[in-house]
Amino acid sequence: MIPPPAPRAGRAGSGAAAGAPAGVPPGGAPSSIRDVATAAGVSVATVSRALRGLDRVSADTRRRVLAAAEALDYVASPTAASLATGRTSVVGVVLPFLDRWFFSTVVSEVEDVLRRSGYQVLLLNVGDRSLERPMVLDQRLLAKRIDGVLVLSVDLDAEETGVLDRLGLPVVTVGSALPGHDRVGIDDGAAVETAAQHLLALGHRRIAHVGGDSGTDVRRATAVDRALGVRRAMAAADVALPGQLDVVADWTVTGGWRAAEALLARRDPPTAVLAASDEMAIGALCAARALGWDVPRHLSVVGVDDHEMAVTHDLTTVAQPVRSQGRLAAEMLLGRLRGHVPAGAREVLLSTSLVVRASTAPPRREVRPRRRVVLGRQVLAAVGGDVEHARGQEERGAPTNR
Amino acid sequence: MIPPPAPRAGRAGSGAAAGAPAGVPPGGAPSSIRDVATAAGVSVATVSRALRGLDRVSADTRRRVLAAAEALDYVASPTAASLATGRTSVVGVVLPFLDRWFFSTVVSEVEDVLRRSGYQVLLLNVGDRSLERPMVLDQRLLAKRIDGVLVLSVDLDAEETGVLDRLGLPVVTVGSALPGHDRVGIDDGAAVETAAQHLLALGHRRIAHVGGDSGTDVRRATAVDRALGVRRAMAAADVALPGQLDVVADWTVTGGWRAAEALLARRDPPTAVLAASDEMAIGALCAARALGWDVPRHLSVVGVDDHEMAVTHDLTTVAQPVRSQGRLAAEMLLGRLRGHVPAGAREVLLSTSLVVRASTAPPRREVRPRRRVVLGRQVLAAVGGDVEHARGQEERGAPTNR
DNA sequence: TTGTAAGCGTTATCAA
DNA sequence: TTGATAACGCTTACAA
Repeated sequence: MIPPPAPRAGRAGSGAAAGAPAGVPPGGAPSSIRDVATAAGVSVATVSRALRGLDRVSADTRRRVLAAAEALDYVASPTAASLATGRTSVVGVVLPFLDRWFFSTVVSEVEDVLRRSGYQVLLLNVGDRSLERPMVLDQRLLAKRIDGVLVLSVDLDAEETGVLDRLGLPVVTVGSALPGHDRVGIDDGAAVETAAQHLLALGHRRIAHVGGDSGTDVRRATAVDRALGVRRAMAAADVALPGQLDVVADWTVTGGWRAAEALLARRDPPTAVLAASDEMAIGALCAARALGWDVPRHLSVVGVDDHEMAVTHDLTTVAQPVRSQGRLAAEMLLGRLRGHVPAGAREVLLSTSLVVRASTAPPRREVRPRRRVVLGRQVLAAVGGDVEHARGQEERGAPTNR
Repeated sequence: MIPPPAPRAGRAGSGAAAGAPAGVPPGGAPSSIRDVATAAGVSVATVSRALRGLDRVSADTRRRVLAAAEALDYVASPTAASLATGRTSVVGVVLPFLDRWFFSTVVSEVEDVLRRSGYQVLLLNVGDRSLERPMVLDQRLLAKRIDGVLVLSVDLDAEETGVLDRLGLPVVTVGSALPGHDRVGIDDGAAVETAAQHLLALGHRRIAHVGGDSGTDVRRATAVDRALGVRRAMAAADVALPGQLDVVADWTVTGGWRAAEALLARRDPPTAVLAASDEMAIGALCAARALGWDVPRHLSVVGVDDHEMAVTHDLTTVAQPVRSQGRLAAEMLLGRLRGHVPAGAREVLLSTSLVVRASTAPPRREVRPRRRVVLGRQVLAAVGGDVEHARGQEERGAPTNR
């Protein structure tokens, strides 16, 4: 025990912390709670209480402390506070991409809500599954570093879920469901069903489906749910969805573009394309245009999301409340962090709505040559040729009027 | 599995930290460096050294320590480490929006680079200046919390700059310049000049300019530089840029849309629109389409950025290397953080390049009725009517072949 | 090569 | 209402 020697003489001794902060105009060296205590003529404990607005501090003392803190330009070290309390005021946000509209929008909203409540956001980009998955959800990177977790639309594997559970922190998900944790999302199946019903109502019977990849992608649940929705709607309408028209892409514009390219190049192309996301739908739109097809004259296209760029393509889509989901998820997490929440995982599904723009219209021709009414006549080839012809004709200009 | 009873018996004393981590399947209670030391039969100092790969540790000892740590599922508390070292392994990223393509893309890249080097990203969304600016750059929120700062395209005011300087941390900016700090960006003026020259080379003489708002927006410098670039190019070509054709929008699709709407509604509309960003250019494209104008037949549109959606609109633009800027900025910051950097602020300007797509073409008609060669004939009205007519005609179908 | 112990800056317990 | 003081968990001189 050698406490008495020097009050706090040689401070620069230990940590590299005491380097020599270059620009420190007003204050000088970053002052600690001790300096404030000395200046105010009280103990550090009192300073701590006064500064945090706890009671058991006389009005006069508090005033003095505040003045001293102000004068010294004192700011408490969040690190030290964290070490002492175990709380960090930081929320980790787990997501697969940051540069995709949905995610950046949700995070933007989340950040806003959390910031207003004094929390900061730590990005935990786990990337796409198709790539080597960096171990972002590593115990050692998160333990003691965050107070809560927000999982955005990423399906975690057993290992990652384990890490999360082991952390023992409140978790709220957006999109993907995580057993035992709060969740906010939309009914993906219903959303896509709406889109399909729209096409069916317009009279389309030869509909192609560009689903989201559920294999390597992180958004497996979303992909699966949306695919199921399409099948459900088609089945309900008693319209077949032939395997050749039921393809999968990687959720991107390029992916949708390529998928549609293949679809439209068929001898028996669809009259409509239902994409599981607007980005893919926009890709399909581009593919059609590149091939000289007019949308919606030759092809109807519908997507899901109401991406901010959907309107620029006059894309008909099923809108989901993106910002609201982020906001709600953040608020639910805040509730957990503050402790005043019922207990028991809650799930909130926000509703979606069809936004009809100009990318959909009734099918132009009776393009249901051999499907369904397959009563003996095997005219596949002939019809295929016919379609090709018609398209070629229109492609090179002079489309019929009206 | 309930490992060894409780090597950490009466520790739960102080902080609220020791709540009672709900789900802790494998490890039990979070073990500390002490447990590892005990288990390995060495001192905590040795454990610290061994675990951090420092030398002065015998191979054998290191092995034992690693084994013990592994067995105990030990993970060092970053908080405690920060308190001791003064470093946090966290970088703050200051930005105005997170839900705009440029920013989310840059952040995505930044996060990737930093994560691979063991740094985490803390979002510091300062929002748009036009709104009440939250004090995100508050001393007390940042002090001791981050090791470095990345400022993305936001012009800070004196107060904010002060906070940053007072922090005494390495700072690197993307876009906006901050005196005394490293910077990576593009030559905004040159980029726009390229776009303008492209239009001029095509023969356009009546060019409208939709600049970015430099008033309330955070990206003032970018707005100003780009506007200057346009003026420079026009002046060099000795082509006038009448005030009525030189407008400003808020960088968004909607903003560009509205601006173009007004421009095209004029009796003497431009033959081309040069927007300071692709988002605004896309908006202009939409405005034209909504009015029944064909691009590039009736109007050429060029933007700047090469937004990911530019290709879906076949937009001619001047591409800037967005990801590279993020990557480079992050790397420069890492260099500073590691200390091995020359000293003295560095500036790196990446080059931009014209990407010609299908939104630009030579002006269709001699649309320079009264501008420049104003030799007596005041045919404004007539020409205006002519244009209206031609447009209306083409609008309703039957475009000429080829 | 390893151990001892003094910080790092707060918070929180327990007396006073 | 205050003040000592023991944690918090780790790093790092300095000794051994």
